[in-house]
Amino acid sequence: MSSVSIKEVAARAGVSPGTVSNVLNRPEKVAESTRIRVEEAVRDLGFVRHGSASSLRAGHSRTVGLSVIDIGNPFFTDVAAGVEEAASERGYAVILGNSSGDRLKEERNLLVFAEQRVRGVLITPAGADLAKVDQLKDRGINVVLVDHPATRADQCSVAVNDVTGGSLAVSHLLAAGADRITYVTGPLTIRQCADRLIGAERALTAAGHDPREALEELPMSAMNARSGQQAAEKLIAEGRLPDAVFCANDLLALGMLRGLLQAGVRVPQDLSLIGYDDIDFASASAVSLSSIRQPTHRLGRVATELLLDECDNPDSHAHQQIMFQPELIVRESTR
Amino acid sequence: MSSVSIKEVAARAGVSPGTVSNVLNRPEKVAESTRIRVEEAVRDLGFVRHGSASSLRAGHSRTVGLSVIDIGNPFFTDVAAGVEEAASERGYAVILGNSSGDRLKEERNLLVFAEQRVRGVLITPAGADLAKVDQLKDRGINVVLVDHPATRADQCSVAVNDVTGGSLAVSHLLAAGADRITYVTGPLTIRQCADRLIGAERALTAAGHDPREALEELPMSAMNARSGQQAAEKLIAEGRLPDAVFCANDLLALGMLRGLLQAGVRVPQDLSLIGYDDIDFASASAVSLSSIRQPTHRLGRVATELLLDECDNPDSHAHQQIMFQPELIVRESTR
DNA sequence: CTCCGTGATCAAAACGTTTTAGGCCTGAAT
DNA sequence: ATTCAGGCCTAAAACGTTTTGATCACGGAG
Repeated sequence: MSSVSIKEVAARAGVSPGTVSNVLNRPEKVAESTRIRVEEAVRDLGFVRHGSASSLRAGHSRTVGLSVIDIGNPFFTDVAAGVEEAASERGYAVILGNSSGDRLKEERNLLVFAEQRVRGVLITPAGADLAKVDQLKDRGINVVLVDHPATRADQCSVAVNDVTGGSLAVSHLLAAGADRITYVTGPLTIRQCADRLIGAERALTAAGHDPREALEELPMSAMNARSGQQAAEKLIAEGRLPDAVFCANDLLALGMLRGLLQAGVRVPQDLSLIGYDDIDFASASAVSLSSIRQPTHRLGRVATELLLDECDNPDSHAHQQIMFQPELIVRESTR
Repeated sequence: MSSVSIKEVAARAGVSPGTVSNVLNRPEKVAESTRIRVEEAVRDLGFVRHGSASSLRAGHSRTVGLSVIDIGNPFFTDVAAGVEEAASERGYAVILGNSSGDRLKEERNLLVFAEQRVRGVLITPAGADLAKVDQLKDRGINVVLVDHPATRADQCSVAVNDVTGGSLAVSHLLAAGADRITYVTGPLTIRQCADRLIGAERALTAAGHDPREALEELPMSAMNARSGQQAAEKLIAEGRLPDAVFCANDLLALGMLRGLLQAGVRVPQDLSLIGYDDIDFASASAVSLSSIRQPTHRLGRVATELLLDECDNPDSHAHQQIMFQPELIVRESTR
């Protein structure tokens, strides 16, 4: 209740409200003696700036919106942690929206962001359709795409090369002696899944294999551990185990691993297994999981820095489409 | 840039700004014909309410602050997902703060929340000292404690009974035939760790054992998989393996499991193992992990509902200290 | 025919800050 | 002496809503 306003601070320090505002926002503009007096008043009264009033008048807030597809997935959690860290360092607050892969929910998130007049939006789009995102852009709200390459030149994006990642994984499996590989994936409408497939095919071709023969796709509807185990059961039931399995993410791979071990299939002796994302649990599973590591935390951090640079230096800002490279992590499951 | 204000909407609909505001906030107060006219204008102009202006005048915003200890821990992620879900259903935005267990960072989060004039705060306190929280309360910002019992009667809290959880785990281990049990935990200054220990001791006493003999504590500095593995290595190196191990969370347990299996210790034949939290990965590990399940998602959801009820119905609201009960989940690691 | 109640709308004030244009000094340059 | 510049500060307007009290038109009751 006891909301102390800038006026009361001004009164106690014997200056005008404008001067208090100056102390708060450009302290160098005000004489040292009065600055100290004002700062004391602020402390004594326990004044905290009213963000709404501030952003109403100033025309922009100190918040950014973050919309992710699934906050329960460690990949996105790490991204979110990076965002929160970078934003908080600069005094920005993060408004979190979880779309659960639902376009409608994503749209609602963007509306909330618009109402809050966020300074900018970070988004991992839930689909390939970026119309809503363009709309934000036209409204003057800066947007940085996360884990999705930008479609327009006047926009920043931060992503990891999934084609390279797919190649790394499959090249490694080939080097380990595999001939027949199964790619366990989510829906191929998901860009990441599709790109990793392309990379896989390229690696096969480069090694002199025919992808149509050497690679089998096994798409599951979800990308969690349960689906991975179901995929394992299916492979085993049909009696056509490949030499190696490449899973589109680590959750699938962990489920696959469990399904295989339960059926008595030894990893890696009978079958090599590699995942994607290198989540923490990949190294903690009984047979530690080879995987493709992505700089997740960094993804969130760099995206945030790009966004805030765009907001603070609209003139000097150069739009960038950053593409990180993934990294192969070899562990027991492919040895 | 194209910021459409309520005035322009009013002009186009041929009414006063006040009427537009009424259409937005209490549509029942305005005649149907004009309401429709205004709604059309809103749609045509693409008007979105300016949240800052709104909350400046109305005195409260439509945001809640959420400060968690470690957004990377699946436990907190689930809680956050529950919060986001419940808040978003009611049109509230969630401002996320990650304290990383750091008191200073937590304090900074609370300051940001105060600046944003959030409607209320949900917090899993990073320590036992709730002074800063009380301070918020005195400022008129409602607070609900998450996973921490309230210390004052005029405050809501939502937690899970950790004493019961500790008892459940240890009773189960005893029933499985264990005599000597090791409790692998984080720092015992963490309330959750300490409470689970109390529960463990109670279960032992109730079964006629002397806790000082039957139970050994092994506190680690961190509560992640790495620490769990280190704990396993320590037990093995010292050559004093117990009959059963109770880990204070699943991350520790997964690391422990890996360390044991690598050393050739069979689970559960040689040693029973139980974790805490029942994170998704507990069931996906090679030897699926028995655990104590907590209603995490629900924790976040109920906390949010409590908070928003307190905000919207300050008079009729009854403060509640809700204590959920945990649940024993038996899997392979204790069979 | 007047009075009053009711429902719908409006005009204007208020919320707490930032920003703009200017005012008042002091001291230096003319 | 006068002017000028620069440093410091102030008064007041503005941001886009919500809310309050007032106004107005319309019927129905007296």
